[in-house]
Amino acid sequence: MGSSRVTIVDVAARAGVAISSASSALNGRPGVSEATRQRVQEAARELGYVPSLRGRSLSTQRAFTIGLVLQRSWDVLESDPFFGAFIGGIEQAISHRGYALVLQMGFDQQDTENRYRELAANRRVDGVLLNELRVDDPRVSLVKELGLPAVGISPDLDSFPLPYVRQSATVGVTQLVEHLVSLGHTRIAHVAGPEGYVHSRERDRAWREALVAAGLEPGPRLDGDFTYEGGRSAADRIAELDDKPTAVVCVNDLCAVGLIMRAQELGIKIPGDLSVTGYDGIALGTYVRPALTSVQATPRQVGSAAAALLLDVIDDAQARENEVIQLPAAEVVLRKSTGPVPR
Amino acid sequence: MGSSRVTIVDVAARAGVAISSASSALNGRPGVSEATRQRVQEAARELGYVPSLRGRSLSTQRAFTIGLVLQRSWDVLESDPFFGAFIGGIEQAISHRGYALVLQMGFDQQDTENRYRELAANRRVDGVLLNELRVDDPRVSLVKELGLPAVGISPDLDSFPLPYVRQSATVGVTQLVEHLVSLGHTRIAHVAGPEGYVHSRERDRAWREALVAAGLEPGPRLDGDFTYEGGRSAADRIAELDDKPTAVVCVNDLCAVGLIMRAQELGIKIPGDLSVTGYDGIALGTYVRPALTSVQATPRQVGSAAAALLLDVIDDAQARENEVIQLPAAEVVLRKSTGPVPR
DNA sequence: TTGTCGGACCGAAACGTTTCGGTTGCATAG
DNA sequence: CTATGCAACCGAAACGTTTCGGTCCGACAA
Repeated sequence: MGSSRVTIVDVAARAGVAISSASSALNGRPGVSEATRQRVQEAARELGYVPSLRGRSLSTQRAFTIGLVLQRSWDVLESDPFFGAFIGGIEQAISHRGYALVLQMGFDQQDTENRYRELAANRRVDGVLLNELRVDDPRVSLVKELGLPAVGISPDLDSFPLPYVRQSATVGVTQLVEHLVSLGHTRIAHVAGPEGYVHSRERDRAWREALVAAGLEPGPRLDGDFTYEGGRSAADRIAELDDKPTAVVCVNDLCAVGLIMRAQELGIKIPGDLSVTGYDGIALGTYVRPALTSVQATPRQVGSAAAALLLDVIDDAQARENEVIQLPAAEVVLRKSTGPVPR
Repeated sequence: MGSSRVTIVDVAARAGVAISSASSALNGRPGVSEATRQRVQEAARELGYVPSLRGRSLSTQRAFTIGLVLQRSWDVLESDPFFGAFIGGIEQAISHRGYALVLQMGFDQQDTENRYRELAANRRVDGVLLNELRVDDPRVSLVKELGLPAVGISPDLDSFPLPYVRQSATVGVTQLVEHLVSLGHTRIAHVAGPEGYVHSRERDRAWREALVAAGLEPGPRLDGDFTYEGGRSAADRIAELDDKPTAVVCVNDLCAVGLIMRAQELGIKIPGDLSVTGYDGIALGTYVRPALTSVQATPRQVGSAAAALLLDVIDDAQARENEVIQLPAAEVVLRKSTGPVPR
């Protein structure tokens, strides 16, 4: 039946060579004449031979698999569009190299750690991706302790102790602020993300520094999160402010959309009374009215680059020890949720 | 170092028994005295022994892995909340049985088929889940041809030739229609999903039959899809209808939200002029105003049940050949987007 | 002619389990 | 006291690769 029980032994027999020669021939290794190489490959094709991952795995000490543990509750994953594209990018990078993705979900921090431990202990994966990094993320020392190859996704600048891929949010957020400043805004608020996350902090910092650079005082900074509901809540708090901002930079699109919706309910005109920006560039941002001015991140490219780097690290950890990939920064995409300062 | 090079040979040596005895002892098989079992387990614990998945895999002919290929473009996955919870459910069901999930994305139908073939050919997975089933889905005969254990997710009724898990949409959609009828609506439209999908068809059929059962003529049926944009487009088409419906049943929440947004832009009051319902019960439905009346599906439970069934099928394909798991039907959740028929 | 070199090829070990058949030794039945 | 049976235990094969060391043989140099 379609199911292939044919092994390299069969191929070798058919080609009339030793198993070792068949192996060399098929893997393009030297030590076989061109003639026999042809003959072996022919035999393999005729028999429909596909190398057994299990045999290779045991022999080469590789799982041909990389791991990704999502340390988020599944209901957060519901609303965050990052992952689909991110995973698609990973796939694209690894599948043609014979690798596959093992995806796990960590319920909480402890659970997540345990999953990394287990992945390492039974050697199910050859390496892991660390995304959604926290400040001083414990996973970093964990993978070091476990001797598990790993690459980080957009870590805190400079001193990150693992190879990593980075897409700057600073550039985009800075452009956003500059755009608002050029529209005459002087009081520009920020709805920030949860404290512990590296990407919350980067966006917060970029917002603050861009304002300082423009000679403006960083306007009110509101605690928030990455959710729609967080945006709604922020709108309520802004509405109660004495000295209201005329623009608000939200930590992500979902939050911005929530803020817009609630603001409109409160009778605040967007962008007439208040300009709003997001971050991520998710589809939803183009659906709402006014369409959301945002920063277009490219999670697909991030996933692809990170996975490719991880495979390189697995191949030669030493050589890639401090490798860093800087992706083109996410760029601003101007839409309709920002406008001139009201007067 | 944390990295365990310790094998069952070491454990056996330490316990002073043969490898085979150590294996039996650790796996709870008979043939070892209680005393030596203790001794072996003690030794294993002291050495921090973790069985090598690779060795087991080769020996038992199992990968300890199941596969899921998402046959959707990554941008669709962006907006559809089903997957996060679904995958979470799978994880929950398999991780404690020592299994892991291999996730792949199929770019198009052909690509998807190739991925199943490859998964089967190199035996990377022990079985696969078939979700997002199409009418006459080619994957069904494919897995049969490949001899790959598989279970279907909510297939077309009755005659599905593989074990499957099913959560009825019929009950929920019927309740939705009955609810609308009880509010006095007599002209109830449906924005349907893409033709080829089994779940589109089931919802369409349920809507139609519920109306017939209520003695009403099935109102206009509009082609649509599962997207926000599709909902907006449907709103435009409804607005142009001569004989406008007073209620519309959308194929899913995202579509319904799009419809509501666009309808409101057109000056149509929801639910004053038009009642709208969705399907899925995603978080977004509770964010919009009016909050969306919908049907609360439980993708997490679906994933969990399907994965558990697949593991059973892998263990004993014969015994489970025609096994079916019916989950409790998704139930209506009434919110604010439906109201009495306008008069 | 003989010795050396290197390319082509082969056999066997190694990876880490599980499993199967066989051996031991003790208890019990005859 | 011997035969039988059974529990406990062991050795070795098997899973399917890759890799390492070695053999063979022809070509070339001395």
